[in-house]
Amino acid sequence: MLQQLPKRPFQLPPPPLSAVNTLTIPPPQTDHIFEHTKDNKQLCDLLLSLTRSRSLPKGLQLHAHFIKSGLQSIPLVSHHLINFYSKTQLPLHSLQVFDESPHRSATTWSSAISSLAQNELPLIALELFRRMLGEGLKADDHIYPSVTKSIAILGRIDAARCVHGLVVKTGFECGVFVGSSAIDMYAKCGETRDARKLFDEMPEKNVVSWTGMIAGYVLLGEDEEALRLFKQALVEDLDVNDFTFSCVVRVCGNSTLLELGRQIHGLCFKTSFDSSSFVGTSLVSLYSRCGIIEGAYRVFKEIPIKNLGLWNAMLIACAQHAQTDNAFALFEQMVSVGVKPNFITFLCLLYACSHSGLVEKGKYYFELMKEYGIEPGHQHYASMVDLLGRAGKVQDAVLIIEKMPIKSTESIWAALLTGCRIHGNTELASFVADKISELGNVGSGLHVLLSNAYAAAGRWEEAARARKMLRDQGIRKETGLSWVEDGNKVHTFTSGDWSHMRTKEIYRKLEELGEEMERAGYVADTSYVLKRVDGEEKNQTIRYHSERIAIAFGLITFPPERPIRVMKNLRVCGDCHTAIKFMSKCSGRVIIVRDNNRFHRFEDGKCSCGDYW
DNA sequence: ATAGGGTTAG
Repeated sequence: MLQQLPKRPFQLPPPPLSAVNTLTIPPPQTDHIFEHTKDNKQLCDLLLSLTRSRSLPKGLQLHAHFIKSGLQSIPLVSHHLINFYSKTQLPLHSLQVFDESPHRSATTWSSAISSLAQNELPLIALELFRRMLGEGLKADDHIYPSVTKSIAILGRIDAARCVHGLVVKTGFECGVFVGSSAIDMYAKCGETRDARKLFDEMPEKNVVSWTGMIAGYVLLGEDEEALRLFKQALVEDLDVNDFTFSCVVRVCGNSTLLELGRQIHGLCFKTSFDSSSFVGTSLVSLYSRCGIIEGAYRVFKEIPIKNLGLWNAMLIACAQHAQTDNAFALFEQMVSVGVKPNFITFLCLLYACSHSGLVEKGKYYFELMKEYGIEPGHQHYASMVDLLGRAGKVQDAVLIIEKMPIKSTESIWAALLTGCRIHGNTELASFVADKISELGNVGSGLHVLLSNAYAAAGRWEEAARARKMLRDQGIRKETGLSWVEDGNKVHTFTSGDWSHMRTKEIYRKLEELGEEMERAGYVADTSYVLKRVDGEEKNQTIRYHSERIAIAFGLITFPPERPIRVMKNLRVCGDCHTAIKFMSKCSGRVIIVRDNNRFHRFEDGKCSCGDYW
């Protein structure tokens, strides 16, 4: 491990001293009831209970009393005061108590560093840590977790290795506390391999170590490793907790592994972790992402104490499934039970409006944000531009961009271009594209949109140039994939895929259904193919888009009453959308397609999105 | 005394 350390120790930027200087001192008045209590121990106990109940006003009064009576200089008292301000989220007060305390014990240092780390002031925490080492003091296994947490917040791998080296030198690396927090630190710095090495080397591990490792894998998208480790924990009959479940259910949600997710839901039920709001949040998201909105509602209703995240997850679920009115009702409900909405809540609402074309409602929520003291971020502006653009009010969208106080981002431009594309506003699209091109430094996602915008306007040279830039950056347009789950197996298809075992049957089904669809009035619309290809070729490309193959597979595999759930990584093209409506009508099946941002539930020739997507 | 928390966008 030591060899991996960087040659030079990392340098930290100075802490924001200005923040330290603006400290507010505890109020001058003490409560007279403290005067009657002579016993220091009793006062300390009182402070402890105030810490537990986070009663800030009383604590401030008690602090003032300690100052007045000169008790603050007792190490135990200052230690408790530092902890009190840590829990009441006033880390700079902690720091001040620390600075004023004349006799500092190891616990004084430790609690001060912890307070800063817990309250998101990692740089000041690390500065204090450095001061401590500078004074010749030795760090111990109580201090390291706070130090590693600070580095985890910063995500600095160089600092992580440096501190790890220090830990190794002092011989604390194998302890459960230091080890577990170092695992978390490495994962947050993007290094699961270092984390795993540490994990494997620990002689003793607990729930936090295991969960930390699993969560690390999830964080960095190494889903299979996460599931493998989780399985190992189950096989070895080790402790798992709500956080562990929340992590693995999230993995299932990310990859829409419905069957596995259901099994794990069963385990949550057995261990009664299913009533945890964190697990509930992951479960709601799982069922929603797998197209089962009813399941999401069921889980949501069963959670006794609903936190903000759970409400948000349910709101997103409603938005994704075009249950807009439910989303609005949920919002009213959450406000009425006293849950304070945050910026994500409003993103969900705007997202819901955008999916139903509710411009006025969207404007209303956009304004409402400010009443809750939330400044709209670039995501909210992107959402508004998306909403207006989709609803055909592209000019209003441009106005929003011109008037907003922040710099436009890629997502905002992308939303505008999408609006232009949907409404065939090729002129504005190519104008916007020029503007974006001038800005330079365009990300991969935008190049695709730029190229499409130019192509739609017939500006083939610019379109080609945008494509070339994509290639030069080594980025290729994401391959369109569709997948269907059958039991514990996932079948994935690309466009024109011939690799599946049952390919022949699949294409026979497509041919057969195609004829029936044409008799029912389906006409292929090839205008969605932007590449310059011949008519017949266009027709072929579009007929075998991956989602159609996946649906055909579902048709020949699943029993008639079972809805066919298809997941897709890209947007459904207009022609496929029409085609799938006919497919649902001609086959009498329910077909649910999740594209890259929402759900389409096709039934009897109609789609739940109401053709607005 | 000390370690871990989700959700959204083209």
